[in-house]
Amino acid sequence: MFALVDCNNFYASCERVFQPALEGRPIVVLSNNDGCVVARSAEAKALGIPMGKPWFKVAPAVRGAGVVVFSSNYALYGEFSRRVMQTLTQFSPRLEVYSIDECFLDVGGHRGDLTALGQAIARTVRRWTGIPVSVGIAPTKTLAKVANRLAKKGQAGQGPVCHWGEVAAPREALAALAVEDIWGIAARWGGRLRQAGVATALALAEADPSWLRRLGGVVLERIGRELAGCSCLPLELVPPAKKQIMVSRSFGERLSSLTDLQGAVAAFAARAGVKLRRERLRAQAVTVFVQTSPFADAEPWYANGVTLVLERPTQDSGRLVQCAQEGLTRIFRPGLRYQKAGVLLMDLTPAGAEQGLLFASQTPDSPATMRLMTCVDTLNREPARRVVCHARELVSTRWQMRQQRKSVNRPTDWAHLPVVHA
DNA sequence: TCTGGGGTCCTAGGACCC
DNA sequence: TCTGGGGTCCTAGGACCC
Repeated sequence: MFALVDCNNFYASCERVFQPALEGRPIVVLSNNDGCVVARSAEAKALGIPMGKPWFKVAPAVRGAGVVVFSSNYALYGEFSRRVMQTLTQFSPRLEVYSIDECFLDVGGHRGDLTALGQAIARTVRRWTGIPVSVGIAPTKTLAKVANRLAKKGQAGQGPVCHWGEVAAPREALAALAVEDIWGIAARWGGRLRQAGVATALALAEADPSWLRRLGGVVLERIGRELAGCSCLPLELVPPAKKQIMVSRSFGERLSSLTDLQGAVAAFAARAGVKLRRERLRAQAVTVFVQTSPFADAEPWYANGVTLVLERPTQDSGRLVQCAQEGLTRIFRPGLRYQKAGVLLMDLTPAGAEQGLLFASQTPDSPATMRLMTCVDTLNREPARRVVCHARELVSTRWQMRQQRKSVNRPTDWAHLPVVHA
């Protein structure tokens, strides 16, 4: 049995924990650069604010409704995510952290009422972290997703918990679920399935698995079987090693000069290096890409990227910054207003293993370099603190994002720790 | 004025191996 | 009449997730 624990309106709920006055008020959280709506409180959903739409297009329609707007604060959400997942380990040692706000638990070993267990989970997470969650319990991951959806809608009648085994009319529940609302099926596949006469989760659950495989490959067949109660997607207890690491950002303002882009790309490469070392990996290929705005109809559209392959894999931010700069000079075209750039690390290998080379011209990362990286990472460890950086990162910081409504980090920043008066 | 970031998996097809 | 069988590696493209 799987339990899917999903935080309700996660980013909005995080913002509310230290500002209880926001309880009951509509909250939206915007994407990086204060662009699109990426999270909404229940009150904001009730106002009809859509997900994923640019805020500047949405805002006029809800002016005067008292909507509280936040820039996204990933240091804060990451900390709350860590606390929620830590709390969940109380209830099962076998868990898969599926995303920043979702976790699958193996509750197969639980003796006793699973609905009561779900309620204990929701109660404890709320009390220990301040975050409200919903719990769906079922014999497959896909059905746990369905059950979680019912729990969120309060259709199970058990508060924020739905145990699939106790749903009074499971066939009717599946028949009421549109095919594109199933986990793993989005607009494209939804359209194709509808054309083939499959419009609901019930129809998919009852379809012939071999027919599903011919139509949509092994992925679709698994979804069908999972909906029918046959578990095909196991719990991933050990997170698999990353295959690529990306750092990319839209700029706070359009940039035209090579110098401004150099500053941005250096900062992205250095940030990617930090992530690389945290994962104990090395990279052998570095891609850098730039693009102009896809929305500026009056301007020429330009998007380009280039990949540089190293002779030996590296963990050295200096090498990564250097590579990214070299790539940038190859794809930079003057006279354009760039909107976004990014650095992608690929061909990742574990830091401990070294493939020898017979005719090597480059040297591997030296012990001195690695000590330097460790030292720099330690100095910069505090979130959003940058004590030491590459000079290239300082040639320009004009790329930095708009974040006009970012909250402070009460749980992780000494300067903003809440004070309790007795 | 303004439009996110970071990932994964699967398949088909080409090239190549013995 | 009948034209092998079994495999790997790589890449591009499509689709999906939160």
